[in-house]
Amino acid sequence: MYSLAEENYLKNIYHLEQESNGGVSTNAIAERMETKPSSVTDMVQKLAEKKMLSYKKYKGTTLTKDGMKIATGVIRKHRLWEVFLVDKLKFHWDEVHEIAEQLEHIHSEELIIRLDKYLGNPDFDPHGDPIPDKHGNIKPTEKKLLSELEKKQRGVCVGVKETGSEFLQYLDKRNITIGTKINVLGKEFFDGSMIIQVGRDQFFISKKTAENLYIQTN
Amino acid sequence: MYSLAEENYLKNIYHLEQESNGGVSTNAIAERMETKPSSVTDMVQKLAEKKMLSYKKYKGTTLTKDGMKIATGVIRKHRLWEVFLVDKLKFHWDEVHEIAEQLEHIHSEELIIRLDKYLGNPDFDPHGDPIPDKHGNIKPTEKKLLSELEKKQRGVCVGVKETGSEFLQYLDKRNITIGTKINVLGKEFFDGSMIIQVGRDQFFISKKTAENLYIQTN
DNA sequence: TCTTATTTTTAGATAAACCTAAAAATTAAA
DNA sequence: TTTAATTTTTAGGTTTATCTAAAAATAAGA
Repeated sequence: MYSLAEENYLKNIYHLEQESNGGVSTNAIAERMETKPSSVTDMVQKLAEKKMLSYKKYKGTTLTKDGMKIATGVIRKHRLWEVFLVDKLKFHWDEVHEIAEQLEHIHSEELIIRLDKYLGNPDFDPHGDPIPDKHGNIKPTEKKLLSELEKKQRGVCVGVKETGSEFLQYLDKRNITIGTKINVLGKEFFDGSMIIQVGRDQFFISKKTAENLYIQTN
Repeated sequence: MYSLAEENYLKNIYHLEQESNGGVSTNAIAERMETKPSSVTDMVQKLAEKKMLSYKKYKGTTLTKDGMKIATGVIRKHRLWEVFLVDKLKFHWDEVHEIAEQLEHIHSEELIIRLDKYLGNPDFDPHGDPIPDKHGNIKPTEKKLLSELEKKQRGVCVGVKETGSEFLQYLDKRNITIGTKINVLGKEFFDGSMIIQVGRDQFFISKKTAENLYIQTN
């Protein structure tokens, strides 16, 4: 059984690893977790002894398979609880993070199995982030541009081509901004229009719109 | 905001106070919490400084109003979560205690308001224990122990005193649960054992069992 | 009452997770 | 390539919540 602090380190190192494909630096961890580099060194050395990550002094760290398992387990719990809070308790999707941050550390296999089932085995959380399965597997995604994406692909909005306020206001109305995760649910061959998922909403966008959104898939 | 350890002390001191109407001794707390008396002294002195309880060396402790508020708040959360686990996630009533023991420490006013509403503002948890309202008030119930009933008296099982899963499973085997009607057919003066009727079945129960079942007679 | 037993508290240690300040290693710049 | 800047680690300290062992207070028994 891992402590709250250990679980948080593993979770955050996992996220950093995903973002920066490669080893994670001590300072990066410290900054993300709002703690001091010296504290990070302590914990990282402890987790290395427990074989949760591999670590060479001054060289950064990478999670091991075991560390990955814990990290994705915590993320799975976090995202399932977020679905519960939004779908069942009717929280707004921007109110749930802090509560899920606590709930993700509840220890009980059976609880998560039942919660998952109760929620209808959801694949995404209310922010559109994928929920890892019980083995820690997350559906892999690639790097492309929104208009270039096909049905069932997903990515993060990293910029816009057209910067006119009309277009930006249009995006705002649909809650699309930098960092927004977008899921392509359907794509029309005829005119290139799409049905996309943003958070928990689904709607239609034209080819023109899709051609003006830069998307990063990872 | 109170720490997990502080909340657990307040909760357990509250329960001990209810059971033994009066001040609670250091040893009693230590035994209930499976810790050492010296640890209890430390914590009790700390909580006394925070005005959560009143304490005189060698004289035991009593919760203050503030301490009571925290304690009943934790108990409220514990019992609401138990209702969630049984009613929504279909856990069996003997499996929920440990998980609720963790969930009771999640900090969020709004979460509990919504959870309470979602569950239909229940008054009792799956073991028949009353759920304190948001102000910490508990509806007084006129329940007695089955062992207090005499021959030919009858009533409805409204709760259990002992909540260990062994006891709950024993009750299950005999189809006794919250709401079950029980008829006392006979009572032995010698050892306090009883012959009771449950549905169409009649069987023998020991004094110990009878002392752990709450009955409402009307 | 006086001695013994029990309960409770104090004193001093430990482990986890953090901190500050200083030293060491690495990277960047002149 | 040598110096300067940055990053990372070490050393030593703090807080929370525990513990053991010993001392002090209270309760019980002769």
